[in-house]
Amino acid sequence: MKEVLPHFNSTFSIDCVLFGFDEGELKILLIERNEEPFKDWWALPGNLVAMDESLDQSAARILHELTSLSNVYMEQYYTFGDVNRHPQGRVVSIAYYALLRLGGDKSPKPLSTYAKQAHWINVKELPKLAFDHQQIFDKGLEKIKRRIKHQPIAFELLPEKFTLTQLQNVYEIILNKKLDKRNFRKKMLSFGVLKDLEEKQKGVSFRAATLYKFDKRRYAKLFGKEISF
Amino acid sequence: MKEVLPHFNSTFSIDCVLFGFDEGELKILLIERNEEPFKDWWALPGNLVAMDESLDQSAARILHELTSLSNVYMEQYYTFGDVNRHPQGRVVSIAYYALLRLGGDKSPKPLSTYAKQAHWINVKELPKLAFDHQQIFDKGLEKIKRRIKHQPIAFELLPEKFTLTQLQNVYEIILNKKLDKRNFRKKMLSFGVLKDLEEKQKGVSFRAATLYKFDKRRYAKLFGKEISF
DNA sequence: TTAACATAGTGTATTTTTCACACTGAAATT
DNA sequence: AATTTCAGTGTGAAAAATACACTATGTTAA
Repeated sequence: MKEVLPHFNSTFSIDCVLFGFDEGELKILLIERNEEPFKDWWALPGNLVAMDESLDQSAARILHELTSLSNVYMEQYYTFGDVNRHPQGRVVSIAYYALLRLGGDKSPKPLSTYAKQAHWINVKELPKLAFDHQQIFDKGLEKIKRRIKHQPIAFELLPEKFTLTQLQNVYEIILNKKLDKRNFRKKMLSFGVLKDLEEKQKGVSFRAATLYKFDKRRYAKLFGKEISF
Repeated sequence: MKEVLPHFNSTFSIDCVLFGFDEGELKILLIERNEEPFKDWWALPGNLVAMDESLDQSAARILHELTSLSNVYMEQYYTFGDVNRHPQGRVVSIAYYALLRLGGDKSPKPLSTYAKQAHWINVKELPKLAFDHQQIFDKGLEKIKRRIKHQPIAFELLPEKFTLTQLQNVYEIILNKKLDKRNFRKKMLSFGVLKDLEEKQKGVSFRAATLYKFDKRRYAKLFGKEISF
C-alpha cells in the first residue's frame, strides 16, 4: 500500500478553480508550488481537508486564505479519485469552483510556505499544470459554461452595478461566442431580474451606459421559470 | 479526533442510487442493513473505496455485487462530506447514480454479511433512510430530472426495443408531469435518433405498437445540437 | 361474428420564441 | 466643429412550442 501523506490523518483534499473576471478577461488563480511533488509547477490552489471541517468549509477556507474574501459564490462540481492521481499516495480530491469580481486590488495574499506566488492568469494562457489539474480545470470550465445558460451566475463575476455591455461580455467569453447585442438585451431584460438603477457609468471617455443590478428578490419569485441562453 | 473505521485504511466511501424502471414505476435498490450503525435500517447500497480502485471502479463493483450487471450507465454526481454524517468517524461519500432496465428477473443478489436483504422500492414509497441517504437520494433524483431534459438517458431505463408510449412514460415519471402524446412523438422523432425497427410489440392484449431503438451512431453525429424537453 | 374494449397513431391552427440585421444618439476628445 | 466611441433601439421572417380530438387496429369475450 502506498504511503499516506503526513500532517493530516485524512486522504482527501479540495482543489479550487477560482474564476475571476476583469477587463473583459476570464482568469483563474494559480499558485506556483514550493514543495514536492511538482515543486515549481503551477497548480490550482488546494489543501487537505481538516478532520473538523466540512467540504464546503474547507473550500471557503482555501479561498479566504488566498484572497481574504468570504461569502463568495462557490460550488462543488466533481470529485477526482484515480488511484495514481497523486504520486505520493491515494488522495481523492473534491473540486470546487468560485466566481468572483476582480478589479481594484483583489490581488492574492502573499503565501507562506506551500506556494512561492499566486497569480491571476487568463484561462486562454494557462501554463502546464501539476497533478491532474488541467483535467480539473477543464471540467470546471465546462461546468460554468453549462450553468451560465440556466442560472444567474454571470452576476457573480461582475461588480454590483454593471452595464448590459459588461454582462454580455461575460456571456460571450464564457460561452466562447459572439452574441447579437439587440437580441441579448431584449432577452436579458425580458426575464425581469435586472433593476435599472437610473444611474450612469462614470469615468469613461464616451457616452456613459446605464447601470443595472441583479435583483435577487425578483429572481426568487420566478420559481420554475428558467433563464435560458 | 474521531475513531476511524476498521477494515480499510481509507475514509471515503461510495453510495449508489440505482434507478430502475419497471412497469411504469421508477424504483431504486435499497438494502436493509445488518450492521451497526443503523442496523435494521434501509439504506442506499454503498461501500468503502479500496485503495487500489478508482471511484468509478468502486461504484461499478458495488453495482455488480448487487445485480451481477456490468456496463451499466453510471455517473458520479455529488460528494457528501459533512463532519458528522457518519456517527463513527469522518467518512466522505461520493455519490453515483445508475440507470438500469428492470423486468425479467433482475432481482438483486442474496447478500452475505452487510445486508439482510435488498429490494427494488418505488421512489414514491421510500422508507426512512439511514445516515444522510435521503439527502443523497434527493439530489440524485434532482440530477436525473435535469439530465433527462438534455441527454439521452431515458433509453438506459428501457429495454433495447421499446415503444414510444413506454418512452413517454419514462419522461413523465421522471419529470413528474403529463406530456401531450402528439407533441411528444413529433419532437422525439424530429431529433432523428430513433430507429424504427418495423416490428411490433408482442404479447399485448390490444393493438401492438411499433418498436424503436435508440441509434447511438446517429446521436453521436448531432454534436452540438441538443435534445431538449 | 360481432360488439366492446384498449391503446396506437395521426394534423392543424395559434402563439411564442428565436434569429438576422443597421442605423441614430449621446458624450467625450481633438 | 469635426471626429471618435460606444449606447441604445425595432421589425420582419422562420422556427419551435403549444393546445387540442378523433380514427385505426388488434384483442377479447359474449
